[in-house]
Amino acid sequence: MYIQLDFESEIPIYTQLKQQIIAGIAKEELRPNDALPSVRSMAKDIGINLHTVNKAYQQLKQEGYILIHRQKGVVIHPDGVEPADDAYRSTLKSTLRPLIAESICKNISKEEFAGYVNTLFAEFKKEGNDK
Amino acid sequence: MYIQLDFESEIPIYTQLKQQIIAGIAKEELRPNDALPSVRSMAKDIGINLHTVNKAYQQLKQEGYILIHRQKGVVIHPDGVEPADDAYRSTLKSTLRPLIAESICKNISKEEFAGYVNTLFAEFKKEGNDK
Amino acid sequence: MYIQLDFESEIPIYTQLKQQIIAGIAKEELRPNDALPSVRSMAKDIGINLHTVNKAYQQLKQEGYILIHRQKGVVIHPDGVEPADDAYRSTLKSTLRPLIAESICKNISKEEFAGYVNTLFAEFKKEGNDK
Amino acid sequence: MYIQLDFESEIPIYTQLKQQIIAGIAKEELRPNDALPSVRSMAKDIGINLHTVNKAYQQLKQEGYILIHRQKGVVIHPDGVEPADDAYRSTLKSTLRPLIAESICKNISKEEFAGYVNTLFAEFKKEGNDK
DNA sequence: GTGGTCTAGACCACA
DNA sequence: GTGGTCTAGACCACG
Repeated sequence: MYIQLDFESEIPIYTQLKQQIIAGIAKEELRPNDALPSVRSMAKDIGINLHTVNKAYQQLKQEGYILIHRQKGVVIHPDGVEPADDAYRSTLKSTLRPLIAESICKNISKEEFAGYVNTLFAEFKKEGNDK
Repeated sequence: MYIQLDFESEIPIYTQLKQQIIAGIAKEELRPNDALPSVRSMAKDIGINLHTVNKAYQQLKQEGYILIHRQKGVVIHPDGVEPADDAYRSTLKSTLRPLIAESICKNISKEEFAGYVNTLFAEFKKEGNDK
Repeated sequence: MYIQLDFESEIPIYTQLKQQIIAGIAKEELRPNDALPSVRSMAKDIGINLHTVNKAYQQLKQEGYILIHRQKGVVIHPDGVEPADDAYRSTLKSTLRPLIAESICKNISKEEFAGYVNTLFAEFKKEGNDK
Repeated sequence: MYIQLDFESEIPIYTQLKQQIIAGIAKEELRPNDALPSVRSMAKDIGINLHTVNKAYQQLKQEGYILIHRQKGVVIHPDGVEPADDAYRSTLKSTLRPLIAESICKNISKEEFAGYVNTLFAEFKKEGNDK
């Protein structure tokens, strides 16, 4: 699992880390019960503070992506992630709305936008059939 | 133009204000050359700090949504918004990517996701039935 | 609102702080929309680090006790706390179980135990009718 | 005596083990002079570290639940457990207090809470119908 | 070795 | 002024 961080980005590092791990799960590069590096080694690997890694891990745990196991350390949640509920769907739409408003203003058609969605879904799914 | 702010949201108020104005433009409730309230009156209307409105306006100006005239006040950009360039398309995809990764993990299908995109595009288009 | 911490206790400081605030809400000393001190001033008041206060506040926010408002600062959740769901009831029973097992071993009768529950409920309710 | 551990719990394993043994005593599944597996075999049986079992046993001994003989091995205390003293009653109330505060906030009535206490007492008593 | 807690000091974004 | 982020170093509980 390679982690790519952009330290110049306005997106907090711990959020970037979270997103990369979630992306890894979506791509099935990370599967249920797979181990994740300890906070210390992950922090050392990517050259950030251990508290920053810990914050990412805590949020992932809280959102049901990972489990912090007393013996096995940190692992991808064995039961998979909870399917989306209505609350999530509603926040998803709220997040999407301003993106779409902006796109409309900038003359991006519904078809073009849908194309990107397609491409991105494919990006996650294509790698998920081996390893 | 009604502005709806959520002061408990984690999204900064100036960003919410920006998004609402952009949404207004997308819906064509706000059309080229339409006047926007002055920084001062907008701040007073919605009960927020002057600086907050100013920050939103400055960014909208910078992104080509509005013009700020010393005399005529603030108006929606008469020439419309610049169409998206490659840089914008690329940041759009970068924004969409983690959203889609999360959705995949939470068992939201491409079709469901595309459905939301459709609905949201329709939401903006239905009220602006001509031009 | 007086905060009493025991720095010798094995219970983490941020947990003690959380419990005291929850107790304040239970006693209705703290009511919906009441303001809580900022992390900095609370930290200074009780002589602990601001990050420790922050951790308590974050958890209280996450559990729906408080709201972190962009303008008003930190306030008790205006809608009150979410009523218990099944998950909470089940963890409550799991917490109670070992307490009761221990009590049985130590010859504390059901009646005595129930007496303490009664006393404690009264302790919270008695102060809640004025102020 | 079956031991059920949750390695994903935030409750330390040695504490869980202690609680299960205490629960066994409360249910009278474990009676005075009953033998407990040695540290070594208990550790092997439930697949945990030797030190963890040892820590649980030491605390149980210290609290008067068991005796550890060099030769006879580990047995449930022949004289039964010391009845609660004032110190214990006071810590019991301190433990109960935040639980009750939380319950009040979450709209759990005194009656409902007392119901759980009743149920749990019954849970322990029903299986130990004599002595 | 692990994660959890606490402290401390710094910078930044927000209002 | 506020809270949010990040870093750093320390100690402890756990297994």
